[in-house]
Amino acid sequence: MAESPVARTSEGLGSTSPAPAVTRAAAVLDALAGSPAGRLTLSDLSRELGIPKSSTSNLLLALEDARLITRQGNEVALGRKLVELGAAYLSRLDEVQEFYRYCEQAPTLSGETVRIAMLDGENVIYLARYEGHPAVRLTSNIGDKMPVSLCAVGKALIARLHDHDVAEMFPDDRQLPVLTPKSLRTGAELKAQLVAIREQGYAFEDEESTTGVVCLAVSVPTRGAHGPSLGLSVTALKATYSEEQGTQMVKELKELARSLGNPMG
Amino acid sequence: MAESPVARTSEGLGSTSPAPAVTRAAAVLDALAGSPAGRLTLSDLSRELGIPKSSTSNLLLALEDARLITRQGNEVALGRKLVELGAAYLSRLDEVQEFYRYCEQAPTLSGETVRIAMLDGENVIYLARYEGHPAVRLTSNIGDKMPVSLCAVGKALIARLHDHDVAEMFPDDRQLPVLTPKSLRTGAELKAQLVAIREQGYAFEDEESTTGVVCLAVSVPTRGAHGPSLGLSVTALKATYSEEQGTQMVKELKELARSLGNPMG
DNA sequence: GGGTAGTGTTCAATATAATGAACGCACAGT
DNA sequence: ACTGTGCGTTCATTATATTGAACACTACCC
Repeated sequence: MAESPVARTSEGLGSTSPAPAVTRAAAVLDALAGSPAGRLTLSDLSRELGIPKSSTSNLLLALEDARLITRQGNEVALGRKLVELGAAYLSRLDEVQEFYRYCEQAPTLSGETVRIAMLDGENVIYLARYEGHPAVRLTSNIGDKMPVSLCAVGKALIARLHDHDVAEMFPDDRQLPVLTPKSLRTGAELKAQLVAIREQGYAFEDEESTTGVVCLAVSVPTRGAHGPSLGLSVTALKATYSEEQGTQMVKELKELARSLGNPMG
Repeated sequence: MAESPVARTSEGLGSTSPAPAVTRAAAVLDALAGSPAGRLTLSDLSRELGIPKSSTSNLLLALEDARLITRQGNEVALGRKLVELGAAYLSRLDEVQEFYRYCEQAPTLSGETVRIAMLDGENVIYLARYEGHPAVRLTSNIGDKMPVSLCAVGKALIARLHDHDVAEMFPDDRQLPVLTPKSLRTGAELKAQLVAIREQGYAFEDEESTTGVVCLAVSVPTRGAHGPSLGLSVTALKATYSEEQGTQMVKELKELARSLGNPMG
């Protein structure tokens, strides 16, 4: 993971950056976010990222000064400023506000657990959660990531991509992450579902990420030029889920998606 | 806010940074987070931060590459990576998980709107929100900031600081931000309340940030060595609020605070 | 104890990122 | 059409951040 043998595919910085210090600082943040414990030492970072210790030290000083990281003894951890910045990003997404407002007044959805998520590469990031149904409490939190193949929103979102791009991301024989016995196993299985999703206009997840739980999801037509791809999902217990309830929820999800897609609401 | 008249108090970089590019990149993110529209042009940033355009251009390229910002035409906005990083920070705070678990099973709190916040300089940042009471929906979101003088959690948190530090942050004649007629006006008024808060062990906010709304809050004894200062608050409508209900909520808040303070809780 | 392996820090030399003036472009005004 | 003002980009130069080897420190182990 640290040393690439011969080729320099992605050794350190792939090519030269216009501001290497910034690129490396970002790599430090990523490394911290990716590390299981969330805490690494200067030496750890220096080793993993292939940055000399002295340079790493400088980076950390600057990052600490900006409160993007904190240090507790030898350990480095993400800083609270990141919460602010993440929140600043979300607060600018009008869609989130609209999402809450709609859920509250929707006949069926208002009693359910609804989420809005965005596509980020091969993952989905949850942006906000509406909980009208105290019985079902999700363990996932805002900002959490989930592979697209494992959730209804993920499938709904990649169904919007061009076949070409999907094929590139998910070759037929690609092994997918597995969480339950019903999780999709290969790129081929995933792609097979997309046709139906496009036709029906919504995606269904049958205990593929959590046993006992089903999900319905739709994607939101991209508003504006370059906004993120957004999706909406409802989560329900398989035990209490009924076809006709599903039909109604999909109807409301689609309505919300339509209204989020039209800038003038 | 942009131009300092004569003195160079905080002009550009106060002193030299060990990695100026990083410090400036952080300044760019701050500027974007602080800007009302959330979007600025390269020239705007260059002007506001006093960074040459060519350097700014380099910074933006690196930041964009790290997906810490996005560009839509000429406009620069915060990037989605920040949501991930903010979430990564929060996911490492065990206190947040514990907070949810406790709220769900607490006799009184489980039906109320409860929040956990952290002290960040002169502000409080909301980390998580439990909504047991669908009637009261807060407009504030996770990650939002609020001046300490305007909310019960803020007051509870600074009551834990040494008098010396409080006096430095809030001189008697310091004007405080005002949101309602009942908002505290001066540093002196704020400090006067701290004595009672320390004695009682909780803070009360009587329509000081929102008319019609009251808040109760306690601070959490700092767990571990260098963790953030955490606080808990319950929000209620003044119309339906009763003394005895308040007493019970404070009791539960204190219990939660105690358990959050004990690592083995 | 004295050795070893691990921290993070220091400092002078050099490779390199920051700079600002000039450039190309797009747009609005007259 | 022609200017003026705004944008972001380019490029050679210089100031500067990065570097690695040596250092100081702690903790552990035999």
